[in-house]
Amino acid sequence: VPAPAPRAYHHRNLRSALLKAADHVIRERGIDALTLRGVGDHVGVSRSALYRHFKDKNALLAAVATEGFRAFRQALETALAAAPQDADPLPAMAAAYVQFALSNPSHYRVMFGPFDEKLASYPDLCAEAERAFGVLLNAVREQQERGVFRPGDPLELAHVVWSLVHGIAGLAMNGQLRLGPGAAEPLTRLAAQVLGEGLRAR
Amino acid sequence: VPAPAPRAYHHRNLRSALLKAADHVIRERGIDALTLRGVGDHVGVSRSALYRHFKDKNALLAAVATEGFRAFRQALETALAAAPQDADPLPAMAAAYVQFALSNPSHYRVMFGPFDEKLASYPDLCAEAERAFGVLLNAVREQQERGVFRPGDPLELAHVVWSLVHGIAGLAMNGQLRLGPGAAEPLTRLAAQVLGEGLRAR
DNA sequence: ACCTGAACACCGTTCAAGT
DNA sequence: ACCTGAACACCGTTCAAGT
Repeated sequence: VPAPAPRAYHHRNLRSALLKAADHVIRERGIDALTLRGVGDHVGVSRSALYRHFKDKNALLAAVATEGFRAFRQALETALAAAPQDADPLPAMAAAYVQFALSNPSHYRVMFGPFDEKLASYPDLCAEAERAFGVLLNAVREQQERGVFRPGDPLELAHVVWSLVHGIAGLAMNGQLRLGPGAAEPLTRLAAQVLGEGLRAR
Repeated sequence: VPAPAPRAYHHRNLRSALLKAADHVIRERGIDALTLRGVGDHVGVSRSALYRHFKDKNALLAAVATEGFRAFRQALETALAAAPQDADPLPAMAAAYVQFALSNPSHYRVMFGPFDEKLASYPDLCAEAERAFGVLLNAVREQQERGVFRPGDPLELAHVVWSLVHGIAGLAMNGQLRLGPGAAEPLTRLAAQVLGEGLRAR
């Protein structure tokens, strides 16, 4: 709760200022500390001003999650681009995936949190999540076309890959791995190696 | 919120009555609907009576999670026992794992929710979670001793297995798989098959 | 059109007081 | 020892009122 701010310097883009403030609070103090009052204070605006720009708190969270998926996709694309052209890019993407989750745990929770069926009511969020998953899906498809991965529905295989890294991220984030805090990286490496073997065409 | 109940029929075991009520509310109405007032009403007791038996709401949730891990372990043990002696038990255990999560989504969320480091402050919860994971760990170890799975640290391999099923459960629970609601079972089967290939000794 | 301020209906938690 | 009831400090959300 910082000082009240000069009041009324926000004219055109309160929405993006609120979104940015919410993003900051979530990153800095966690999802439980995200309060509409706090976000308002942070921008220097009343707590109910937010309702002019978002339907409710859930809509604000959905917007945060949408931005999260955008950054997430970029991280995956960067890892994919950095991998050698003729190598299996999955280990690098898996590492980037888990690293994103561990670097942005609160965002990751909002992105994959209990949005349940509500996800369908936020088309932007839905589309951005789909794009992020598409990076993984395309990588799997390409490895299939090269004859490296086994044939079969690429969507299903990509779901398997996704589940594995999502699971590692979840367990590591909650400290549920009975290993030191630095255990996620070698585990991710092993997991990618095991999965690569399992997916290999034979 | 049922009728106020006859009041004061609870003498010896208010703690277990509260726990049972919390379990019921979570299962029936979800984790967000779990309210200390609601639990108290359900048992016919004041909302602050709970503090005689639990330190706070988190302690109540920890107790629910502990019971959840007990049932979870039993489900895994049952699947293991039902599998043919000479076959890889992992597909059956994976199916049981995901099925438990999908049948008890709110419990699963409490069990693997954002307990973070707080998990360490609930030794019973910690121990029960360890026992559940132990079932998986033992199965992996046994497959290694039979020469079916590759050699290496069984703990690490078990973590890979756990991550995969945990990830499937998480994505399926949140409806994040772009497939119909019945997609979890075939996906789990495929995942177990792929993982079995990857873990096979060669 | 956009924001404020008070109000409402909820929370978890505490604590003096009862039995 | 165990529970109650009122109180406290928080929430998200609504809405008449201001500009």
